[in-house]
Amino acid sequence: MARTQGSHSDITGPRIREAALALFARHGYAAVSMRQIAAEVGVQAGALYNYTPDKQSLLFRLMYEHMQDLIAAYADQDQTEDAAEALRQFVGFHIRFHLQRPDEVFIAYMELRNLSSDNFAQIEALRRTYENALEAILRKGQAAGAFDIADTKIATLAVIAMLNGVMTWYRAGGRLSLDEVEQAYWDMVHRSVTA
Amino acid sequence: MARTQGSHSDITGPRIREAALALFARHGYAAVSMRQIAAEVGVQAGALYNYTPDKQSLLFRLMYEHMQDLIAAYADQDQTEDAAEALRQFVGFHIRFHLQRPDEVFIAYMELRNLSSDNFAQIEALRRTYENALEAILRKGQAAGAFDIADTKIATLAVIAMLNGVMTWYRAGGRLSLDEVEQAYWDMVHRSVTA
DNA sequence: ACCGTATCTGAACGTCTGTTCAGATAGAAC
DNA sequence: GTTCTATCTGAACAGACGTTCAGATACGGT
Repeated sequence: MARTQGSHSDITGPRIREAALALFARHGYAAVSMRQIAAEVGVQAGALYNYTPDKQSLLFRLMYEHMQDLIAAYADQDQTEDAAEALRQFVGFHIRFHLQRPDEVFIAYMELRNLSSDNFAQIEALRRTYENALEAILRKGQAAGAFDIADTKIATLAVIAMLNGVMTWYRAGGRLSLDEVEQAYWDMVHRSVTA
Repeated sequence: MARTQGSHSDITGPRIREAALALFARHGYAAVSMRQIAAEVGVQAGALYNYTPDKQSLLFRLMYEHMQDLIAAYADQDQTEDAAEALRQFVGFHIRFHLQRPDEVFIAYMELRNLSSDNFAQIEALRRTYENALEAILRKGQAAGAFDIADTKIATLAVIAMLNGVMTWYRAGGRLSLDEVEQAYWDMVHRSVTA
């Protein structure tokens, strides 16, 4: 008989995380109940509270860890001096990183309004940190004469918005390979910031 | 004494629509209760059911009417033969139309997953209709040699994603005027599709 | 002045919500 | 083989949910 009680902390913890992630992404935070998450894990609802103080923290941790992973992964890359090359690297990194974590990405910007205001402020700060990395590239390229940008703040947001669009339609095994998609976006991004 | 019963159909109907729109946009469909909507209107929850068969229909009608308005408004414009000019017109139209209706726009793409599958299919069809208008412009310009686009399907989605980014940060009375924003986006969009 | 009807109230329905907790259980430690 | 403790169950909590409906009310038409 399968064990239903006893010591499972190292198994149940991650499974709760995964179940919450998948369910929040598919149905939205507000539409998912603690009992649904528990059922997905194969446990009663009360057991979840050994792993999270409440539902809100469950959401916050998913978003917080995602943003930290994103920033850490980007920082881990080799940094180039050449602005155009750095931009190309950013485009490739952004597309590949985000396509590997569709659920986290979806939650990280659909569920912002379900965060308490303290939690919201923390996530927003991390997002700005990441966006600043891109803006630094654009500014540097602009100063060096490699780019021709009217407003680096707008350009930053426009480029990120454009790249985020990939998530809404790209599916592995579709008409285009990841390399082709990356190349197409790089072309458009590069052109949009050069004269 | 204010009337609390009697004939108000022409007043209450629109007010329910407005209240639902504002609340869904701010807190999300699943997080808003019929009682909250009713309270905003100044009425009991049961009274809402004189105007909508259920909560789901309330959401669907908001989205459906928004998409129809969008398509009709775009069709109402003068159509140009010149592809570059048509693209410029599209960019300006898209930015201005969407910035005038932030709540509708927000709902129309945040709440897709809360639609029943029939309702979802209808909204998606309307969205594709609108996107096809842009793709037609890109294809025409590509054929005429005005544009240099690797994949018009990707370019369509990339341009719309970029433009939709405006909604997340633009606020009237901010650092930039609407004209400046429109100009900046037009520059970037135009460059991204020309060699 | 009265009636008919559109509109709204207020209560009720069954079900679901997040969260708590005493008690049961199974693996780890000795 | 016994004890200890981390983990889970199962029931309970007070309140909120979408929806229904009989009865009250006030306007429009006559």
